[in-house]
Amino acid sequence: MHFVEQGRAGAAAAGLTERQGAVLERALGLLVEGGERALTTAGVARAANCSKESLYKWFGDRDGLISAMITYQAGKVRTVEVSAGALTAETLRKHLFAFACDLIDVLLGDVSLALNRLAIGQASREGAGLGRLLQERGRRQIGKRAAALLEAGRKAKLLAFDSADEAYGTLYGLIVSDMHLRMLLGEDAGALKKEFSPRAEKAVDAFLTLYGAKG
Amino acid sequence: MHFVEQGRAGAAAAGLTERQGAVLERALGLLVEGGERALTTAGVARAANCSKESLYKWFGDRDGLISAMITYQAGKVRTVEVSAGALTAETLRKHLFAFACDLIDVLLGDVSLALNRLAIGQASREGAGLGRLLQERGRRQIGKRAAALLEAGRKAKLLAFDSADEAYGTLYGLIVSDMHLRMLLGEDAGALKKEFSPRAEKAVDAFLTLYGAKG
DNA sequence: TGCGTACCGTACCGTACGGTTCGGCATCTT
DNA sequence: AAGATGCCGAACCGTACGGTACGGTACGCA
Repeated sequence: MHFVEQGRAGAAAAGLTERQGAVLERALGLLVEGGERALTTAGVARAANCSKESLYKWFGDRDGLISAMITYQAGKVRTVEVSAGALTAETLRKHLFAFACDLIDVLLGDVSLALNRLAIGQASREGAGLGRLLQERGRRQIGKRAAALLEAGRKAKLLAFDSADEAYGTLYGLIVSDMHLRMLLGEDAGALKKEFSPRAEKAVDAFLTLYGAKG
Repeated sequence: MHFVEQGRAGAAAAGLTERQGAVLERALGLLVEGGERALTTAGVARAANCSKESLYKWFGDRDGLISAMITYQAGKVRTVEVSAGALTAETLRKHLFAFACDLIDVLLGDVSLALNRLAIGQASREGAGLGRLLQERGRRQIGKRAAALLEAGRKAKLLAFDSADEAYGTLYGLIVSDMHLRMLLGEDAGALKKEFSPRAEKAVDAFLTLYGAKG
């Protein structure tokens, strides 16, 4: 597993009290459990044993609370550096496979799905504020890892591509296809996650067929 | 253009009055313009010059109205049969490219995005009812066209694959990547749609590299 | 002419939510 | 001891929404 949950580290990183982190944790739980409708200020206050007054003092308003939730959650996902050592065709394939599995784990996680649903629902009425925040915070980390991996592959003459972004887009599409959207629409996660391993292998194979350096 | 808008045909198909179709049209307009928040019963009634009483008589309740909107909108998208004539490598590529463009046109259309946002927002709190409906109605049509195209390609010995579903999943991922999600999150559609043509060509190239019959 | 039907516009009701205010309690500071 | 601070719990306010009820109107039909 290459993504590490760091407990309350997200709180400290964002300049939040331990208590505030705990409140955000409960709020995320509420959101996961009951969707946006369950994320009421009164509900969060009750679930976290704090007062609405404190919520408004700490986070400003409901949108501030949501933004804090996104930032807090994003702070919990960290990637480990890809070992910059010698990269063989075999280790590259392994790294790509691990990346695929971790990507799916993150995208299809309860909290990620709930936050994406929330941001998408908000996207229509109020600019792309939350959407951009989610995209930035969430994708930056994982995209950086992918970019590093691809770049390492190119340096080792195992991959050939002009644009790393384009290659990453292709890799992403091969791995995810429409799974993310289907999950967002409410499809049962269990079924798809179980049978994903072979799918991930096929995606990696396809990616290597497309971008593997001709030997 | 292979997807045809059929005006009010969707209404008749679903057993709806002309008037009811017009109401759904206004409701869709409201949804596109202002998101879920704008889709209030009073708002729809005002915009469509009808009474709330009629809305409830026709559609039961708000969810019924939304379901009717989805069904109505899905009824407007029709695919044309792929000409079953002789399929050459060149025409296959052309058909795939046209499919890619049409797929993007549909997925990134105003109404489609708005309905997907609505269904995703609803997905958390209330089963997957709307999500499944949207998936069934919207995807069935376009998936059927893709399946027919792929099958024709295999019959002409231009494509080689074991599972048509899997091949379609790959094609979908190559074409769409994460564009759909980014749009749902509120990214500006104009920019991505403009520069899509070369992307679509690359996706088709990649697909043919993966699934083109050897030789 | 009278009656039924379908519809509109508006008013209404209950509820729920975001946000504010206030009294009270515990802890800390001086 | 006395004030200040931070917080909780609850009450409160304005608003907005889903859903219902009612009066009024146009039209078809006997």
